[in-house]
Amino acid sequence: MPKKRILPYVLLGLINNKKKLSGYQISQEFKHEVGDFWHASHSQIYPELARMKEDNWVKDEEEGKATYYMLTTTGHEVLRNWMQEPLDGNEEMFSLKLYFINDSTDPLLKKLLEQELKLKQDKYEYLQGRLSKVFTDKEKIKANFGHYLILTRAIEREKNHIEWLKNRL
Amino acid sequence: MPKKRILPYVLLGLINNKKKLSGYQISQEFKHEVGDFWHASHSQIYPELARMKEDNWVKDEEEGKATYYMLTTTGHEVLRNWMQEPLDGNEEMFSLKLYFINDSTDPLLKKLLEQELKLKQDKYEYLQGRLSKVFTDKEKIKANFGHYLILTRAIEREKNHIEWLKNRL
DNA sequence: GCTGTCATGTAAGACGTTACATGATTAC
DNA sequence: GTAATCATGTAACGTCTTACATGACAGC
Repeated sequence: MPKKRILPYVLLGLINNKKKLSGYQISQEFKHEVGDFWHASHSQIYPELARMKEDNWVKDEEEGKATYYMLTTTGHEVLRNWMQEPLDGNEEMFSLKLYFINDSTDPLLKKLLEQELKLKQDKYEYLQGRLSKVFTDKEKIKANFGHYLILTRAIEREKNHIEWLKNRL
Repeated sequence: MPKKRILPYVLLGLINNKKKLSGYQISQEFKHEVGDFWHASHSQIYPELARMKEDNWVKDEEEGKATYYMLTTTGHEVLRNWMQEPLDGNEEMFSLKLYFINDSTDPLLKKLLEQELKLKQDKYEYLQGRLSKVFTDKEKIKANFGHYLILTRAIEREKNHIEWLKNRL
């Protein structure tokens, strides 16, 4: 099976946030707003929008030289379904989906935070396990100092993230 | 110009750490040790090793059914040069390079930490700028709550990372 | 006139994943 | 004997980046 695509969902989410966007505006969004969490180049965006139009996820509207895209009813459904799919291991998925939640009372928000918390707690456990398994004595630390550093760093990062999540639940 | 490849350098680093590795062993490394910071499948590894042998970065040695690879003098030079190249924006580059530093007295260690600190401080500034630029009042926060959350989360993450880096310098 | 931005699109190539394929050895 | 692991390799396919390409319009 082919790897799961996310670009179309990202486009849906972006268009949905602004109600109406052109391909060019989307590529600008990636240079600013969303840019810190996801990226796509215009040569991906245009063909993708065309495909999405063919699949009836979006409808378009020409205004001067620009073509604006809006979600269809199907598009809204597809987006909502994707938003509700459980988070996988992909690190940026959490940020990305969060970006598409505008309303602080949206029940999806809590669900997302809980899912991420679970994922991160598991990862924390796993990393702790790795640490005590790989670095059993000071000799091992000395002989693989860089590895020791990133592993402990990764653990602290997860801890910090878990704390943050807990504070917003 | 083509996008900068890192796989060959990762392979150099891994082989260098263990002095001698087969393609299979490398693919196992990705499932365990390095796996948290980088990944490659065996179908990338084998052809890459062949290319590296052609370029004289590694030499091989057959033992039974397995082919073991070791760095050549050129390979050591290439690896060292790559390790000394300044860190770019790529997030995992820091972890990866750190993984290849075994000795805590290696001067590269301090250099790496300093480079990463600089990068993260810049990013911190940038994100703070974004925050005060995008979320000027409570209305904006309310209307884009998810975006607000990840932005503040990203800022806290950088802060935490910066602290960690400072504590090791 | 030239530069920059708006706006869209295609083509070539690199990169990475999954699946296909094979054969030897080890463990139950 | 059959399943798992060791060990290597190729093929097909999809994705993403870079580069190529075009045209309009705004500002200096």
